[in-house]
Amino acid sequence: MVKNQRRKASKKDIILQKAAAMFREKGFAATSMRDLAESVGIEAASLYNHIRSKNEILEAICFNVANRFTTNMEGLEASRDSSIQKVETLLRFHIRQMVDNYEEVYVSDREWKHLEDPYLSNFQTQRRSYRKRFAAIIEEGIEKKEIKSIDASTAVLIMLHAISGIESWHRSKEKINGEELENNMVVILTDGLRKTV
Amino acid sequence: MVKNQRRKASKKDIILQKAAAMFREKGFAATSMRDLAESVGIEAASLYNHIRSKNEILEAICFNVANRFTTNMEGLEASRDSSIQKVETLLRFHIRQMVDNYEEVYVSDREWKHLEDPYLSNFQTQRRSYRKRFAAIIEEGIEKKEIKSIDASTAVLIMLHAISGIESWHRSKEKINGEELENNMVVILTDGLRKTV
DNA sequence: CCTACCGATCGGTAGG
DNA sequence: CCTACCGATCGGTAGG
Repeated sequence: MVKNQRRKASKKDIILQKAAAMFREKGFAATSMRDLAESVGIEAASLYNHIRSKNEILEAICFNVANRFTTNMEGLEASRDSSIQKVETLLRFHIRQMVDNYEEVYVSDREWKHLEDPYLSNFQTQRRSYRKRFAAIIEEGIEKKEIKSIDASTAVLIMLHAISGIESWHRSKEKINGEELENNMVVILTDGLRKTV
Repeated sequence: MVKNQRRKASKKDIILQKAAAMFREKGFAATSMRDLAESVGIEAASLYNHIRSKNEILEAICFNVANRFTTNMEGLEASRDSSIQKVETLLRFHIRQMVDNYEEVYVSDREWKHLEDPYLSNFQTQRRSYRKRFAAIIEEGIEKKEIKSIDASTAVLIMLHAISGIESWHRSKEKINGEELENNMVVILTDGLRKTV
């Protein structure tokens, strides 16, 4: 789950993983290094043998996630699918990331404002660029008459935020399974609620 | 904006308003009472002549917002509109709240986890109940064949989170106006992206 | 990886 | 509404 490479999870990986879980539950600012150390099973001072600072942990989480999405976007842009298909593929990728790795994805989504410069501005730039590329795909679809003539940035805003709401699905007791969730979300976002006869 | 009653904004109102702005920008935990005092224009100790604690401020913000939404829901449930119309009315209410009073609405949405019991559990109960009532409207629409047969809780999740994303619209430079935003969101959420011929 | 400890800052109070 | 101050806790370091 944490690393899909051959080598086993290092202590640093464990720290990042536990940190993502705690930052998600309590928020970055409200999580102390002593809280984190306890969940890892060592003393607070010992954390600093693996990481340089509390902020470095947040940087690692945010950029890991951001790079994963950027890489996926590059692959998608190279494909020959129709625009609406590209949107659906993107949607499913986001949903699956949020279902499977929700802790780090959620932290990257919600806690990035606690980054410090230059990381903060780098992250914001990367994020803005990603959204523009997403919007460009939608605009392409509008030109090709595959997609309704709506404001592309508003559509991106809706989709990205709707997906980050999957966090609350993880919290709920009576939850439908991940595959059903994915299919329902795709239907609602691409075809809407209203029943057309 | 803050109070639409006859009396002018009290110092406490000003504190709540400034607090909402700061909690939104920096988060509840990362905002210190000294930060807040400075933005109000008094010393930190003087805040305590108007409020009892930092947490009391958050409670006031969260329950103000929650009660406003609950009241609106009661009016809506009493109406004779069709289900899909009810959903649209609800959507427009949420969007307008988020466009006009985004600071407190956003804080109520994102920072409630810093509430302490018994406020925390009261808030969660009220929130859960609201979502159930929203889902019930959608389910009613499905039965009446006005709405596609989708999972109602997933639809609620999408709509509420999409709307809370309006926060990022406030941040963006080249933004379409509020009315356009509202109409675009309603179209995308009720009719979807795909162009149907 | 631990013990011991640092300066800074936190939310909040006393007393006027 | 302010000055002065409190105990607690924070992120982080020294030294072993």
